[in-house]
Amino acid sequence: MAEEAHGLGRHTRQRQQVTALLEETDEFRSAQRLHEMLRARGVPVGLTTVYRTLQILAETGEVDVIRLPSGEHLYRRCSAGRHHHLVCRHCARTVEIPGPGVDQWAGRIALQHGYVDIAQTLELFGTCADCAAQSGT
Amino acid sequence: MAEEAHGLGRHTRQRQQVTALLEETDEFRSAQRLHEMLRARGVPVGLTTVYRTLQILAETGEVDVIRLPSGEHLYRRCSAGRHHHLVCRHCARTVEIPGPGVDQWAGRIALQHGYVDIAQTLELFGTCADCAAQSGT
DNA sequence: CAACTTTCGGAAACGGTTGTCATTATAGTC
DNA sequence: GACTATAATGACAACCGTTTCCGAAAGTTG
Ligand SMILES: [Zn+2]
Ligand SMILES: [Zn+2]
Ligand SMILES: [Zn+2]
Ligand SMILES: [Zn+2]
Repeated sequence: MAEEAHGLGRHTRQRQQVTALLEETDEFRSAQRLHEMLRARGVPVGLTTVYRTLQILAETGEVDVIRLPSGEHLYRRCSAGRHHHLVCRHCARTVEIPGPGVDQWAGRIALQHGYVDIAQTLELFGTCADCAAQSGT
Repeated sequence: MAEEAHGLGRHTRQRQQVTALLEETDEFRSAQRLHEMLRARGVPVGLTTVYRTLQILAETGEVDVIRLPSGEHLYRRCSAGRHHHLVCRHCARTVEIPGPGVDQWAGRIALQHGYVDIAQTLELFGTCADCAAQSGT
């Protein structure tokens, strides 16, 4: 008996630490940064393990992933519903944007052109009020 | 006198060949594939040059770029207006989707949350009718 | 505790892209 | 048609986030 109900297999110290860290803030963060943060607080965890854990969490839908223009992946523990992200390109502060309408729009467009099995990627990048104020003066 | 009015600087054989190849079809293609195609038809051009040329064309807006989930970039000569892309994930066949409404929607959302200087990425990936028929039987 | 299985993690591999820099081509000017 | 300043080329190496390898370590079961 015991465990499961969280997508991950065995209940290891490392995975606990990664998921715990993800719960702490609502910024999108990279695997490498999460790794650094864990090491900085004395948690001995390998980078490979962080990558693997995030991969599993992403597959099971427990975290959301976005890709920066540079190609690196950022991870975040989000709320349950379908949504898009409005992300500050400087500090990664994120606002969830409920966007069911976009899904419907995409499905309709795809059907019109005979495409099936549609997946859409919609992310909004901008500069948040704080970051804009900083660079402003 | 002469040249210019096409974003590129000097008028070299290689750049002519790359732009000419881009005019030929309306699929999105990777830098490496474009390079292979040029070599295959006997045009001696280096991969680095293809990358650089595409970079310039992308910056000046003469070609559109999308990024596959794998991270590789695909390039295409598109029509002028603002649009999104409906791309077949198997054969890269592409339909342009005029979508001014999405811009406005994004701008409105961003403003609501105090974000400025917004950039949005919206692409639709699906399976086109032909590819669906093939895999279907 | 012993036996078995999963996970860990350092190091090496990967893959698309970008940087380096000596060589070559281009486009104005004589 | 030279001549020359300068931009472009391209083989090769470096980059960088990510993935794969595989022996060691830790979790789980009975
Ligand atoms: Zn989210
Ligand atoms: Zn910010
Ligand atoms: Zn386009
Ligand atoms: Zn197709």
